Amino acid sequence: MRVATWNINSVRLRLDLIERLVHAKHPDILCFQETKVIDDSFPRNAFAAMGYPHQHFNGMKSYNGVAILSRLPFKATGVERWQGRDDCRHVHVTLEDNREIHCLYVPAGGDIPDPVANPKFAHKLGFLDEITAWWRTRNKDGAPRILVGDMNIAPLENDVWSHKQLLDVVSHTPIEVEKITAMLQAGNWIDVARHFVPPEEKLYSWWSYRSTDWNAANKGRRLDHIWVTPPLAEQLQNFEIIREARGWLPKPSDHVPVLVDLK
DNA sequence: ATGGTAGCGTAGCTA
Repeated sequence: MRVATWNINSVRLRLDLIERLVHAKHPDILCFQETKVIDDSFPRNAFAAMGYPHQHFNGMKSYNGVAILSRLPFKATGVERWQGRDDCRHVHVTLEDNREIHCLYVPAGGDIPDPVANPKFAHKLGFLDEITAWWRTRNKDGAPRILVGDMNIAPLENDVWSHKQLLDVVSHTPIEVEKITAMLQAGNWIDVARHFVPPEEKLYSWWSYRSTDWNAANKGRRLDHIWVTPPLAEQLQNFEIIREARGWLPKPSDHVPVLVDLK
């Protein structure tokens, strides 16, 4: 079973790039963040035509939005809300074999890494605290669970192009690293990327639009993650970051697809 | 220290 996650930055604008991913990699399950579309306007027919008839999404106008599109049927679906908001940042499904798939979009947190001066950063930290407590309880059940999405945090030194230069940059500050590490540990999660790739090796899944030559500069960050619970460890077969998708024309997302293969 | 680009929706917010 191949699961792909991609911050698509408008699902309607990039249906052609999604089709390109589907033809190249044939994922069984597609998880998207920043779909930027209300549910009534979600391109459900386009995904059915691509071979994904089983769909679960939660979106709003202009911002956020998450979706799971699947070749495999669901026996249950859910939507979670955090920090008392209807922000459309978390949907999940249960497959018939009981594996659960969660698609998550953590708040970006704005530009200033100070929760007092910047309410968006405070929201990000509160969001992480709340969902960490939830996983601490929920993952005690020993269920086979997959969590994918844009966590908007690059935790390790080699998850960014320059650890020193990004210490004060939202996405790599010590407080964010501390909180995403707490979330990982509270749920007893396995970081699939680092299960396959040693921490000494640079890994990125996002390159800013605000750069003249993303490929040459290569100032990336690993913001997009795939985590699994211990029962799925023995099923892990392959992990891949589709770096070349950052150059897919005419309009690439600033994030690239990340995928995992499970037995 | 600054400003650089993109999407939505048609101004300004969010990333």
